[in-house]
Amino acid sequence: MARKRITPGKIRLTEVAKLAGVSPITASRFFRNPEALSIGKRARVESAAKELGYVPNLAARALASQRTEVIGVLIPSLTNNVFADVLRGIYDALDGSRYSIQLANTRYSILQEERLLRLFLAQKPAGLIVTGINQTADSRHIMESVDCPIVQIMELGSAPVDMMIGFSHFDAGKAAIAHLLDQGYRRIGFLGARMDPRVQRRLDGYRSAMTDAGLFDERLIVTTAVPTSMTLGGALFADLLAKAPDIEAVFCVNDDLALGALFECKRRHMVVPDQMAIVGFNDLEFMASSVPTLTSVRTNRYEMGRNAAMMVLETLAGRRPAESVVDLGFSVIERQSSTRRG
Amino acid sequence: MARKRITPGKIRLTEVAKLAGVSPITASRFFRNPEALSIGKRARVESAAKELGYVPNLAARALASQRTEVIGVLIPSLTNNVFADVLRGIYDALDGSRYSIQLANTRYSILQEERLLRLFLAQKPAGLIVTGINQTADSRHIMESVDCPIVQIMELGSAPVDMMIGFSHFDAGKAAIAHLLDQGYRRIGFLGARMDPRVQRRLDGYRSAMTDAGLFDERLIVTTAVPTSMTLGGALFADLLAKAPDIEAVFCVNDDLALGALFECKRRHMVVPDQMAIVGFNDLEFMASSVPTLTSVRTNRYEMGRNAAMMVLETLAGRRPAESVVDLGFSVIERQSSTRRG
DNA sequence: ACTGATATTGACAGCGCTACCAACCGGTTG
DNA sequence: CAACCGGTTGGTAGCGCTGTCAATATCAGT
Repeated sequence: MARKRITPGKIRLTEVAKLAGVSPITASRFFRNPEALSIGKRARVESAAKELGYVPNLAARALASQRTEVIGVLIPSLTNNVFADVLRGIYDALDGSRYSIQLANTRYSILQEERLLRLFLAQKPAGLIVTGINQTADSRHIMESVDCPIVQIMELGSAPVDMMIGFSHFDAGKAAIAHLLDQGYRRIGFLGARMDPRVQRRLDGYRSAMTDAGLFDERLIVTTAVPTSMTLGGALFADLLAKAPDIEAVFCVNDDLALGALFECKRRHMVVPDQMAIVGFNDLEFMASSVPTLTSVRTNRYEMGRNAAMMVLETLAGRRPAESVVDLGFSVIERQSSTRRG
Repeated sequence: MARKRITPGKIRLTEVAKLAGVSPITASRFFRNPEALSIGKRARVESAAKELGYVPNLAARALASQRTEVIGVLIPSLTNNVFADVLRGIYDALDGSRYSIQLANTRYSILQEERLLRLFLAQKPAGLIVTGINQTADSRHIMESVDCPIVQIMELGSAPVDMMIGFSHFDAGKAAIAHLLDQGYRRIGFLGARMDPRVQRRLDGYRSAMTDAGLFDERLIVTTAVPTSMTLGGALFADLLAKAPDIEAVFCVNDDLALGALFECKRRHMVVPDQMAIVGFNDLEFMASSVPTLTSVRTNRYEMGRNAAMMVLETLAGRRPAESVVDLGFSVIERQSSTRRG
């Protein structure tokens, strides 16, 4: 006959209950909902747990209760500073709560995203935070069928799976160009790398603003699927100058490209902003301390992560946020690199 | 009497086994060690699982087997590019394996680290990757008593808890100074931020090299506990100039500080390297594309993460790595910002 | 044919916790 | 005095899987 897999020294809930002189179920309740116990038992269980150094077994809890305290987070990149900030917000919001994070990297692939989504389901997550609004049809079905709060972050769209927090990349791109137009620049180039859906929408914003101003010219646009970097910013800027030597300004879809372009200007002894205006995107910390300082579109990445996590938390606590779609906006931070022409 | 918590439509291992015409335990084995089954049963279970869309319940598996397939990772910062690279290496190494990552942020606090370590234990992780060698005594006890592979990353020390991969920050700091001395610089300043144990050891390296050369001067050192940033680099550099106006070169403990110092030089119309040499640390991508390009100490962060994860994986597979302490080294990448004086 | 060794399969119980329901308690209420 | 109430506590079974061991099948060697 089968053996007893007895583990002699181990402290389980039963041991705590025994020491406290209550039933296991009462001890269990202490850890999940202390208010349900009378003051006396509460104290007894508490001290018993402390004395024994009890650590709850999460697997047993998950199995018995059919749910976990894990919030799945799907982001496209670990390298990108933008997501580092978002993540920091998420981690900060969850700090001290009983929820923990399961992070997965989609590498900008929606197929990979779908695969990871399925993987997450095996764990019955308490909540889900996913990046963007461009999921595969299957991913959408999966998310719609899962019974847990889901927040889509980074951008906005008309059909949230559940909740959503972000800003309009189209409007942000448009606003960057509006600023340059406002400063008197006319021949405004566009530099884009990686070209994920959000960058694409910034390009749409650029296109719209330039077309409205009657200034659109296909030759002003240089993009690549290659991941972004400062070095790439310099290279793309060089390409742009070759295609359109008469450009007066350049809008870069992120700050790395912008700083790369700035250095490329230096290399060519072009003075910024006199001979070339530069606008970046995200407003990373270094934009304020370069020489000259660089104009950028500030996005609220930390807040986005933080709020997304809080929305999940609130929903789990039964207090569903009033607004299921939150627009965090953006702002064009005007600096030396794009001051008025002439 | 108590109810049956029957879940009608759900597919469990039992359902798969039934459809495949085998016992549940055989089906179970298929998912853990397919080679143990005969070819015929293997195919039958496989198709049955696919047909039913079976997804294993990880909580049940963890409870029954008393272990999980989670590797805990403790890092001090989510913002720091250095750890983003390390993480990418870890995630890449684990990609495709059955292990997943549980990430936690110690925020450079060893007390927080200890707390998180205890938290991890509740999950019975399959492995652990922790940053650095400065843990609390309790943390060390905990790690020593846990029965799973542990890798300490980022630096080297004489008493690994289990395995270790990193490089000598002392030697790296010393090498950076040796390079500057070699180029003819004598009054070499030191800029440090955050001052975590690894940065401290780079400072020790600096101190040692300068003392050996008979050039040590306390006034050449400027440090702060504030987290690093480019803006801070400029500020610290300004402080250093105020304390020691005659400095010829500056060693920055990371690249952000170095770039900030470079911009501060620009602001003051000091020519780099003619009037001021700059050396950074980590060799982030942008160091090669700034103007002038910046000398830095290259560290193999991605490889560190990747190898650390692989060491855990190998140990779990029963193939313990021959070397339990791996020195990944570093190299001084000489660029324009520190070319020969005069 | 028999032995021993190896490969393959199955029975059973139990991992540690919680859902569900029942029971109990002192105090009201009709 | 029975019925009722909200607050608190406990009994029982079961969440879905795997460790352990036993049983059976297969095969080579003698």
